[in-house]
Amino acid sequence: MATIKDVAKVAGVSVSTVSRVINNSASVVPVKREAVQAAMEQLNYQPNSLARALVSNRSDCIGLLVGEIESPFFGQLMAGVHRVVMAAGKHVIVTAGYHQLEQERDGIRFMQERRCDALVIHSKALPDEELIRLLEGDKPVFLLNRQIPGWEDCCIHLDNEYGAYLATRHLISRGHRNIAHISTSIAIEDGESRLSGYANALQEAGIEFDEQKVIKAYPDEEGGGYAMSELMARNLDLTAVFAYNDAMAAGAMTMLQDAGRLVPEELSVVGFDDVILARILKPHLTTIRYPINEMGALAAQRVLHALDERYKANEQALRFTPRLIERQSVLSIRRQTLKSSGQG
Amino acid sequence: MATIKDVAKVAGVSVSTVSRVINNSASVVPVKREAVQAAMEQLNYQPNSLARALVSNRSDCIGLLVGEIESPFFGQLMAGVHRVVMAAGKHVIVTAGYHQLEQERDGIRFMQERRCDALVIHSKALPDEELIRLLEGDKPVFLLNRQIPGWEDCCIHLDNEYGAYLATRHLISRGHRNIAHISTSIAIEDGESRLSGYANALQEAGIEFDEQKVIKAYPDEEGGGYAMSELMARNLDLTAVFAYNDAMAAGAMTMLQDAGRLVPEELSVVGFDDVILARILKPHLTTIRYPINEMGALAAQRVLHALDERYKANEQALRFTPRLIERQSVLSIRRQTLKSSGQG
DNA sequence: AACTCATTTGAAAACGGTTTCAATGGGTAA
DNA sequence: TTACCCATTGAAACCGTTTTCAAATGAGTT
Repeated sequence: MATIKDVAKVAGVSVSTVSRVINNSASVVPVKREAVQAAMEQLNYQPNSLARALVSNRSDCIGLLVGEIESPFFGQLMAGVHRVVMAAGKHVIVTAGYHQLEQERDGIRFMQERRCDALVIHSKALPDEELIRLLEGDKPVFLLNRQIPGWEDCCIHLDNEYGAYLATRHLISRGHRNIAHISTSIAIEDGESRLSGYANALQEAGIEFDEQKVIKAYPDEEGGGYAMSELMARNLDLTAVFAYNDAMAAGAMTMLQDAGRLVPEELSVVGFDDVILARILKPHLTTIRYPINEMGALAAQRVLHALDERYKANEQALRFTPRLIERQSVLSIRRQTLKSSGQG
Repeated sequence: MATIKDVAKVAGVSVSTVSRVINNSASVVPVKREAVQAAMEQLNYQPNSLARALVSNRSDCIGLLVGEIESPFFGQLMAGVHRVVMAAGKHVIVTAGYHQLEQERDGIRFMQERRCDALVIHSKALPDEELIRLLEGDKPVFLLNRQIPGWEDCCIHLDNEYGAYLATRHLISRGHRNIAHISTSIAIEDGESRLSGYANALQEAGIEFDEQKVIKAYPDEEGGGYAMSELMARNLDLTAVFAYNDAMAAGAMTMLQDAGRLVPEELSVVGFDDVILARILKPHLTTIRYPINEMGALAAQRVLHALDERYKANEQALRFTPRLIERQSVLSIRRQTLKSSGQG
């Protein structure tokens, strides 16, 4: 592979001159500039970015740690970051932590060793202290979906509590009073926030919170199905369910349908996240939109700005507000007739 | 950020010794080894992989070019490659070409500039010659879903024709004789292959190929819906449809259902790819499994082996055979009650 | 002709590692 | 005792760039 020296030799100039042509960093007399360009062309020269980064201390790379590579949710996150970073002429290096402490740590170490100029991190496993150590470092870092006390300026997150409140309030406004919540069994802040939002909405409407109506399961389709069957077995006369996420809602819906129950005629369902699944399910799932794509894009803009003032700052707030997406999985019911007809 | 010199100074040894400890490349007397380790710990030393790669000419990075970051299909591909490469203690650098010539070229250039040790490439836009130039280079390269004459040893692909044949034959074996094919409007090898497979199966069963029953559209849900409505307008007495991919099948199914038609009672549908969508759709979609995850994993194993004989070769064939996944979207019909000799 | 000053250029010093090579010193065999 | 070998070590060269610095050139002024 050709090096800058080869180019210099062929063009009959010094390496300094070649470097100047490459980076357009100082004036070079036209005849030499052209000779250099011709030589680069001829040798199919590609600058070694490692050497360049080594000396200039800039790699033009933004590191991104996600939970998983293959999930639609993180797919959107990656795409959001990617889009912004590419537009700035820089590149993204992605690592995945698979929700494991050790792997998340590994991913971050990898990005640091590669000397990424800045980091965007979605971590649920790493403890606050470790992230703070990162934030205190000399490179820009933004955290997604974490709230670290004292470091709010670097944390981009969604108001989960409000989202759950919205979902539950929507069900209440449609006449439902007997609403279950399928929560996550993973000890994660989101889970608690969404549970609170659910509880708040109930309280606001004067509906008693009933522990029986909250059930935790692993936050995927299977978990949702399991939770739903468990709820059905409890004979609670439910008319609606609010699930921790779309996958659980999907599992719950499938379970209901397989048991011969109609959604939403017999039971209304609301999810959370608004991943592609929600638009495919029959009936289409009413859910809470999680703008993870935009959040990733914002994170990218913020780190780029921190890196170089020339990238315009995005003044958008770091706290995102979720939005209700109404589709087909919620039915309006009249309260009074509920028990008699059950048909809404 | 601490450098190897800082560590050497703190430990009271030379940089060579520190390097030896880091790489375990030569024996170091225990007392010094421990001093070095203590110093690294104390300074929170992280080797600069750029410098290391520069001199050793190995970056421990595998470059991966995909079509899109956020699609489930490529998500699986990335995950397959990622898994294998991580297990080998190396890392993946992902770029996306978004099916655009220029962006694909850019992505490859980026990976070359970063001096990736090897490349795994899924490209549909780059011309053969350009890929051949890559293959001729000194680094291992594997191509996914391309067949370049003379370079079959580096091409991992799926037998699309056989997959389409399987899908069509399945419909025929279930008694269908009036089968449409929704094809892709994008000029892509896959499209032609799948069309041939469809035609072959028909011919084998003595069913006449009818151009009227083939329609092309953009290969997404919307295109599938459009194609289906077009087919319905033609009044062809269809009993089954084989779609280019799951997304088009989904679009077609939705279109049918919205028009009050029952799937599979009135029309059977078969897709292609077996992405997550197929398992979510109601009815669950019968489709052809595209083992892109395994194909990515194989590509990764092959490049790792090419890089270093120590990684065991995966002797799996480079041509993958698709498989029929039976779900709920195909109904068995009795052909003509009179002629029928049984349940095909 | 002598001087200033701006432009263009190349030599050389980084950047942070790995690796080669020669030096050192202790142990062992003769 | 001497010679030899092996393990351990540090100095220095190198990887492919960028960047600093000083030199060379030449035009414009006096």
